Amino acid sequence: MKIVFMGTPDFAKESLEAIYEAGHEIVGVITNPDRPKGRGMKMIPTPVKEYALSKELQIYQPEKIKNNEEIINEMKKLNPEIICVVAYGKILPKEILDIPPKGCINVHGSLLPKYRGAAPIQWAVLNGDKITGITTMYMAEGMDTGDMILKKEVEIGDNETTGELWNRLSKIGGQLLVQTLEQIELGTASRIKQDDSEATIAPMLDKKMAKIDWENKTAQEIKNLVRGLNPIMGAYTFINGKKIKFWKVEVFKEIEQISSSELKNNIEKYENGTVIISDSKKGLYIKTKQGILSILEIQGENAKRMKIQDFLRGNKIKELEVFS
RNA sequence: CGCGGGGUGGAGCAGUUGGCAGCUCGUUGGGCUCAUAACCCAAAGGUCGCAAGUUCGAGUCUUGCCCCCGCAA
Repeated sequence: MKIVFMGTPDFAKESLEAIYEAGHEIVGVITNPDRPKGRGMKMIPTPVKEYALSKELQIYQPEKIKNNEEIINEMKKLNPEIICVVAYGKILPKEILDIPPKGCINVHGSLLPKYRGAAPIQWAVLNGDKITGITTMYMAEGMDTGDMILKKEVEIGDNETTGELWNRLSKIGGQLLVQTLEQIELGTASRIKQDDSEATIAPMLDKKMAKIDWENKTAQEIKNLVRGLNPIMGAYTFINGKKIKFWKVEVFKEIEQISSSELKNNIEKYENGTVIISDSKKGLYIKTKQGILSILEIQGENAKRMKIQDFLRGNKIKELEVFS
C-alpha cells in the first residue's frame, strides 16, 4: 500500500523498518527536525530520519504541523492510502487525519484504553504492572481515543527496565503494525470502540518525580521507580550533600543474613534511608519504610554508572549515614 | 565556540604549601577454619594520558595536544 509514515524516536524506527521490509510503498516519511544533542550540542538526526535516509525515502521535517498549509498540501500530493503514525511527538490536526482514504493508524505502547498519552511504557513499569502490550488503532482527534484494531499482550519481567521493555515493544509494535496493515488491505480489520470509563492517562514524565522519597516509599516502590526511570533519567537521592543516581536495585529479603545482631535489633529505630550495610564486598543496603533495599548499580556526580562494589572502593559511604 | 568533571599498579579512588607514589579491593603464594562475601602472613604489579617548559627536584606549577565522562537536549 502507499503509506506516509510519521514518527521520530527509535521506537518508531522499528515500525518503519517493519513496514518497509514487508514491502509497502513508503511515499513519504515525516519526522521531527534535527536537534542539537549530546556533548558539544551537535545536530543529530532522529532515528527515523537515519533509517529513511538509508533507504532513500522522501523525508519531511516540519517544525510545526498544525496550520502548516505547505506540509499539509505536500501530504495530499503524496496521495497515501493510509498514514501510519508511531511516536511522532506532535498532535495531528483533523485536516491531516482526513487525508488518507483508509485512515490514519497509530501504534501505541499499552493496552488501551489504559495509559493513553505520552509515556505508556514508562508508567507501566513505574506502577509495577505485570502485563502491558501494544495496541493499534484508527486515530481520532482525542489523545489516543480512536477505535482499536489489534492488541497484543506482553508480560513485564520483575526486573525489567523501561529501556528493555521499550526495545521489546518497539519490535512487537512493528510486527503488529504489519499485521494491522494486512487486515486493512484485506478488509478484515476490526474496529473496537474504547471503553472510556476504563481509560487512564500516562503523562510525560516530570523531573521532580525522579527524586526518591525515602519517607513514604517501600523498597518495592523504590525499585519500581528505579527500573521505570532507567534509562530515561534515573532515580536520584542525596547523601552527604552529593547527588547520587541508582540504576539497578533489588529488594533484599534475607535481612537475617546480612545484619549483625546489633543492627538487627536496632533497625526499627533508624530513620528510613539509613545505610544498614556498606561494604565493598557485601554491597550497599538501605532501610526503607518497608523492606531493605540493596543497591546494585549506582552513579555518582559527574561519574559514569558502575557496579556498587566498584563504587564503594573509592567512594566511602559509612554505615548509619542517611540518604535523603 | 552550550555548561561542567576527569585521565595515578587489574578495578574504584586519595595524593595537602612541588621533596622516597598511597588507600580499599582484586590477583598470586602460604597459614587458619567443618565452612565463608570470614580472618592472619607474604608477594607481584605504576613510563602518575602524550609532548615541551619552569626547577636542584613535578603526579603536584605553565603551555600545547589526545582521550574519556556527566549535565543539558
